Amino acid sequence: MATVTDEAATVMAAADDAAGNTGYVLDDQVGFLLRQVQQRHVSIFARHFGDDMTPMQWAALAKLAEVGECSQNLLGRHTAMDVATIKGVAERLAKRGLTETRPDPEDRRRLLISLSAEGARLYAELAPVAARVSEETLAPLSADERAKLARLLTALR
Amino acid sequence: MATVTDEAATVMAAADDAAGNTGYVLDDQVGFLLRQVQQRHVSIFARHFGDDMTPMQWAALAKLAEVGECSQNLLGRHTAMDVATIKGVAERLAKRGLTETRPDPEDRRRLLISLSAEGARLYAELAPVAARVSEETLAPLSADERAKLARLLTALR
DNA sequence: GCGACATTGTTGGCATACGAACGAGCGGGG
DNA sequence: CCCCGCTCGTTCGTATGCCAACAATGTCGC
Repeated sequence: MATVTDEAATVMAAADDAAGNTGYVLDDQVGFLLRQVQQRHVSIFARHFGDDMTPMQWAALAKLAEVGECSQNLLGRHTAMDVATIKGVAERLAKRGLTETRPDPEDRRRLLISLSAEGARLYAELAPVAARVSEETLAPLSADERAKLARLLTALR
Repeated sequence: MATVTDEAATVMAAADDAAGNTGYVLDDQVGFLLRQVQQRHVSIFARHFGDDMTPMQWAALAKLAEVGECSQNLLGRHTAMDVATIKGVAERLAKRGLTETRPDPEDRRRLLISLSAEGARLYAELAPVAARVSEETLAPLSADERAKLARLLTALR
């Protein structure tokens, strides 16, 4: 006997056959949904932060505040950025005077990055704003649903 | 009396105070989680599709197969792409001979886009691959969890 | 202490992403 | 019929995002 899931799949396949399709509906794909949720989140972020701070720059700033001075490479891993991506982000933060860099005396390959006084000040000022961005992104969900979503996304990370 | 959620927040706040932080933990933010899940999904996509087909190009191709000929602007809205983004994607698909374009006789502002025979063939060939990409992305979740995730993401779209 | 291997940072290239500004075309109200 | 507002497509500029190749450095085994 077919399970409920199988039955649903069968009904869907029948509808697709009628339409001459392949059974693949873009709007139902997890990747397409993820991209749209991401878009909405980035848009909310931009509305609160303005053009001077991007999600990537904020991630690097927040992580630096969390872990303190660390190498560019490690900061990239902490923030899930490619080496080429963290390079550009670090560059733009340094140009704005939010971070300071120095060579690692222990390992001449490494570039140590840390928050400047201005970077630390800005982080403290913007952390509550970032919290509101997350809150607004999750606004359509109840507390239970938010916890569930966090659990599911963490499992797919 | 405090709820469980309140207690958890209190514990977290205490830990933050000890560390001199703001109570904002990057790794817990929905935007950061979303980006990482997206990264994993794109990586799975690239492994199955190779370098010749990107998620954006596939989205446009799949949507064209679904709705048939439509204007570039409408295709962009169907696939949640900015006008400047769909322009580049459409350009690369056309260059590879997967789509055909013609001016709209009804409205000389519009550029109508449709699948070429080769585009339709490629779509039929790759649709099962795309389904496997979604399947592999969701592999860590049970059927129940997948349905729950789809519902939550749709609510945040 | 030296040679194979790994790690770190840089660069170039390609493909998103999106805001803003622009020109051309459409449609409706006066 | 013509002006105004809107839509459609294009272009520019900036910021990701990632791969691949490269040079400099570190490390570990022998």
